[in-house]
Amino acid sequence: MDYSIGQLSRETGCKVPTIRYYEQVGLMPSPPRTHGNQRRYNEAHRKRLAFICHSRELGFSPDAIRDLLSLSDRPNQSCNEADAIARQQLETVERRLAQLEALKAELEHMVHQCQGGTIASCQIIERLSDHQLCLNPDHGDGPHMH
Amino acid sequence: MDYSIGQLSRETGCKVPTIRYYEQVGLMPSPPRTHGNQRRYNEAHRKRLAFICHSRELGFSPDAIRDLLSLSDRPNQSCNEADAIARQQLETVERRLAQLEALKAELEHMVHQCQGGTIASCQIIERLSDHQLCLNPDHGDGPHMH
DNA sequence: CTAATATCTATAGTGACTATAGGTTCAAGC
DNA sequence: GCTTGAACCTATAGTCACTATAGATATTAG
Repeated sequence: MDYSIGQLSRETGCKVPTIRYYEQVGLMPSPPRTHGNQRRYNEAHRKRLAFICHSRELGFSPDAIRDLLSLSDRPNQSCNEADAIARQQLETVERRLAQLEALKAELEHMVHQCQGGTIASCQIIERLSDHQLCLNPDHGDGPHMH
Repeated sequence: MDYSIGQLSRETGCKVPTIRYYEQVGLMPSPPRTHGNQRRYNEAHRKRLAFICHSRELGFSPDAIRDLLSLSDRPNQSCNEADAIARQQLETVERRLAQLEALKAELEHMVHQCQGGTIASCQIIERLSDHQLCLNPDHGDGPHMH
């Protein structure tokens, strides 16, 4: 029913000191303790931590993750703010998806070519360096800059 | 034709000290200098830097980026190694895509729900915390663990 | 030629972990 | 109930990838 910090670490793949760090910076709540002062976690903690770890691996900053978590921390409430957060994060996610799709296509192309034994010409940088797919919205003049 | 480091920074959105840092750690080559010792970059530099910045924003580590860059640094060569790198990176990219798609679906669901004025119940963590979509391949027992 | 702006190197600081040291608690086996 | 080794605790220091600052030099618009 309950997890020690080490069990939680094994469940999530998140290292023990990192779990304590997330508690320190407020991404994870302070869990209850045994009378000997050791942390005890439950299923909700496990899911929250897994979500944090996955989001970090996807490149979201702790602040962005805080925003995403705040969406689930406020059920049954008025949600103008939540809507704004969701929309903004959705835009970010969509830009990342576009970039990753392009990268995937290029890698597939290379794997395909490599079956012949040599790389005729690798266009990976050329195809992925343009601002059309830039993640930074301040920076995109749309598809036809330069 | 040529860019100063500041112009390159404006073109790519990458900060000036970061460009120098990438040179220091070997992600960017040492460019030619003016007789007054200032760096001058060209189009190839610009594209390479844009690629690095985009990849970083997508959450790739500098080492993974080094691998990706090495694919384009060795045209017309035998490519067993390049193929292995491309395949491995392709797997990573595909896992990230799956996670991002799930996150996108959840955010869209929330934006949709929010039009009604309240969040009935946010399932964002529940839906994105399972290991089915875990980025770490060492950690996935497939769809039915726990 | 001058003055404002940009660049140079070197160094220090920040954010997000990650590792270490020295001590305490837990739990399995006797 | 007692022992004992693994796991846990806090505090602190170190690493990685930037990011900012200081003081000196270079470039360039006027």
